[in-house]
Amino acid sequence: MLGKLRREKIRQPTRSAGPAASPAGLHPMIATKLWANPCWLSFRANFIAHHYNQPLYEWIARKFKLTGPEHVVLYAVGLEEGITADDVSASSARPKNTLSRAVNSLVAKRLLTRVEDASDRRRKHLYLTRQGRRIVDDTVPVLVEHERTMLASLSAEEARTLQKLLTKIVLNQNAWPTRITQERNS
Amino acid sequence: MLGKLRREKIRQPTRSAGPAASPAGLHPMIATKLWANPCWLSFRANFIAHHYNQPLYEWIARKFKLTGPEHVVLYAVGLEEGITADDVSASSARPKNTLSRAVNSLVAKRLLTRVEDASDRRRKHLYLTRQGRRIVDDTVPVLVEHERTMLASLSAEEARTLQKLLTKIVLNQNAWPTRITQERNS
DNA sequence: TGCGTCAAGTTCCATCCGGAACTAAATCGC
DNA sequence: GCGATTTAGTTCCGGATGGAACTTGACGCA
Repeated sequence: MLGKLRREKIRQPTRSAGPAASPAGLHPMIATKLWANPCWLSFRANFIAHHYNQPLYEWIARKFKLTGPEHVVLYAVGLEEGITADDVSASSARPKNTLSRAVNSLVAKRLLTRVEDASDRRRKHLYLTRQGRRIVDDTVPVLVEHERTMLASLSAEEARTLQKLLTKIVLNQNAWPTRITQERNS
Repeated sequence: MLGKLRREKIRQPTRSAGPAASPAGLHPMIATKLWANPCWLSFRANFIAHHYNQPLYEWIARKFKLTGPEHVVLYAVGLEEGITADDVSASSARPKNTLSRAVNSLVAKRLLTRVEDASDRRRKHLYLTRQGRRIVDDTVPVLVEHERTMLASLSAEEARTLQKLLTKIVLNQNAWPTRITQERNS
């Protein structure tokens, strides 16, 4: 207990620019990253994304024996049949070799079929098999429910606002750098 | 070209619940994930987090020879000296063994020092060395600038609103499930 | 005081992951 | 039409990653 008390004492002075009082039960370091952190967006985005992904990927691995990238592909094809691996790559957080592996694995598991494009034989359109569709149908409600839980502290109005603002950010994507070039400046 | 035209034609009908017209140059699959996706939050959070992390981690690996977890630790200690590996773990997206490795590596590189807690000898407080501080000082402005770029499409007012809403979500953390238990229901 | 439980940090190991280089196919330029 | 360039997808490979089990130390309880 002494250790904890001591820690609180150490932490208290560094609080800054925060709310009147930080909520009880909040881990001090989370408070720091929320209110004494020059990168407020990246912390929040990463934190939320991680706490969304983590339980779901664990569950999907346990129940369906699918890896993260496999689920990413399955979900994307579930949203829109006939897309290609490249479409998944452009809209997701994985490099294309990882997705290629995932697609091959899903085809081997008979959850996906691959149809060569007639007019461009490099491209392969992806479609769910019946089993693939079943997994999508089984998982999506859980994903939605999980997301709903994470949004529970927001009103419907607030959620709409949030959605709109995040959309605005995403739509600006082509203004973002894909590579940072910074010569030594110190 | 034929292939692309054909693709557009296929895509068009699935657009739904979206804006009047989806912006030019927007990848169709991103449009789908934005506007025909039951998990609107998780897509946006993951997309933004990824496009924030990806260029920075590549840059940090290239320029400072640090892995992702190493930078996470360094950044956290930069925010608050004297924290422990557990504090980093609780506030970040990495499991504690990964962070343990990162801490050891940073100590070996003389970017961090580790001081055993007097009242609890399991805990080890982390402090930056001069070199560690220098890296933090070199990187933070770049991170901030990168974040600023990604937020460029929002007004100051909108950014404030976004920050407030995301904070509200994060503060609700202890209502989130850490594990999903779902018996087969189909 | 001594035992059972919990917590911080580490180690082990199989696996996954992603950068780089490659192949095959389409497209561009002339 | 024919070589140079770009693009979809794959392969290779080393190294990072994270779950599970372990060690050590603190704490609860009788």
